[in-house]
Amino acid sequence: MDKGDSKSKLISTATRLFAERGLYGVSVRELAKAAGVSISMVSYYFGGKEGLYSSVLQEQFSSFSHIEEINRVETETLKKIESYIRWIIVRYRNNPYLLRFYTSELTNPTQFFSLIVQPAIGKVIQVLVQIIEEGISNNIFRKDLNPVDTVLAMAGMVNYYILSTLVTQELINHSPERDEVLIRHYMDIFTKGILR
Amino acid sequence: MDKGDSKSKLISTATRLFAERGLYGVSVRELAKAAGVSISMVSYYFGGKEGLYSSVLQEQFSSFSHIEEINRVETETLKKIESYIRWIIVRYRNNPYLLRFYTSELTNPTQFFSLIVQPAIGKVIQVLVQIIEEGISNNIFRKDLNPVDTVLAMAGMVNYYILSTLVTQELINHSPERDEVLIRHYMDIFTKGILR
DNA sequence: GTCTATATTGCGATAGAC
DNA sequence: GTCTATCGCAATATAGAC
Repeated sequence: MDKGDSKSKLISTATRLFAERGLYGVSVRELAKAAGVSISMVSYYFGGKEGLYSSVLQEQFSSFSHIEEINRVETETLKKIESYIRWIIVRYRNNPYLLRFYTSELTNPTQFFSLIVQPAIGKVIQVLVQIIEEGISNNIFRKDLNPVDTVLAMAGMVNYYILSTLVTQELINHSPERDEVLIRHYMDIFTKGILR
Repeated sequence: MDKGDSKSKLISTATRLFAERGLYGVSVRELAKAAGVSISMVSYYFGGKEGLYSSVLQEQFSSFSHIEEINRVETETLKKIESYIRWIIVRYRNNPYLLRFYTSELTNPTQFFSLIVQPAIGKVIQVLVQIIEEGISNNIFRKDLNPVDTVLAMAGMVNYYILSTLVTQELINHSPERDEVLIRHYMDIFTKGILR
């Protein structure tokens, strides 16, 4: 085995296991075994189980800074929103474990919440609020909108779609082929509402 | 201590602790100590830690059947939707632990998911889909709506509002006094969209 | 850098007294 | 119905060989 290979093998294995059963649901023994390395490597590289969890969390939430890229490259307000929705869906497609860390930290925060999770999510919300405010200023959106409520409504729609997967598998096609239809659909509901 | 008192004391203590740290994050020892009863009471009443967790879960999700009451007492489609939104918010206000079990089971299902959680949430979604379909039939809603997507958009808005509490505390007033404003706001966004 | 072996602590469950 | 005491096992962490 190459030098340092144990470290990355531990991170990728830990990502899956922590996502599936949480920080307390996995033992260091099981983790090391699943990664095919010695149990002592966890302390050696990460200082213990919590250090490994912290590294996993850091990696998971590093992708959140992409919201600034979206805000920069798109010029139209509605395009920014569409880009955001697409990004969230693609993000969860590329990383099936992220939502588990996301909800787990929001409802059962660990000691790493305020240092890693809160800033990452906070940044996304802050930029989205800015986008909505810009839309209101430019007379694209209604003047009576509360920007934060509006952002949470939008983020909620798309995050909950993924969250609900387990209970809606029989009702709806959750495959990526339907993603563009879904995005159009959500853009429609969010901008025009459901009334005839 | 009265007869049977240990049982209910264990349930209420376990609800808080399981919500805060999950099934694996709490030991039976700690649980019994926090409840002020003997450790052996857990096996005596619930057959073990998992049995206690199962009882807690059952109690948490029993409230979900209320959706049928809403569907029965309200006659107008839009009133049904407003009632649903109000119910969800009040439900989380009355029970701050529910959302933790909800998201935890949806992202890290335990063995009790399919027996307790899936049927409870599934029922709510099923009734909501029915309500949206009814609105489409009655020409209140647009014909091109996908009912399931629409339900998830609505449920997502309101569930995510609560989920986001920890990261939006500084941005928005999360107190119950604002609930009715929030409900009106969400009804507005959901029915009419955000466009001017 | 990686291993095995082990020290120490805490786990869930239960037997048996009251 | 509730308790204390204890069994057997698994947990994390680390010492020390290579």
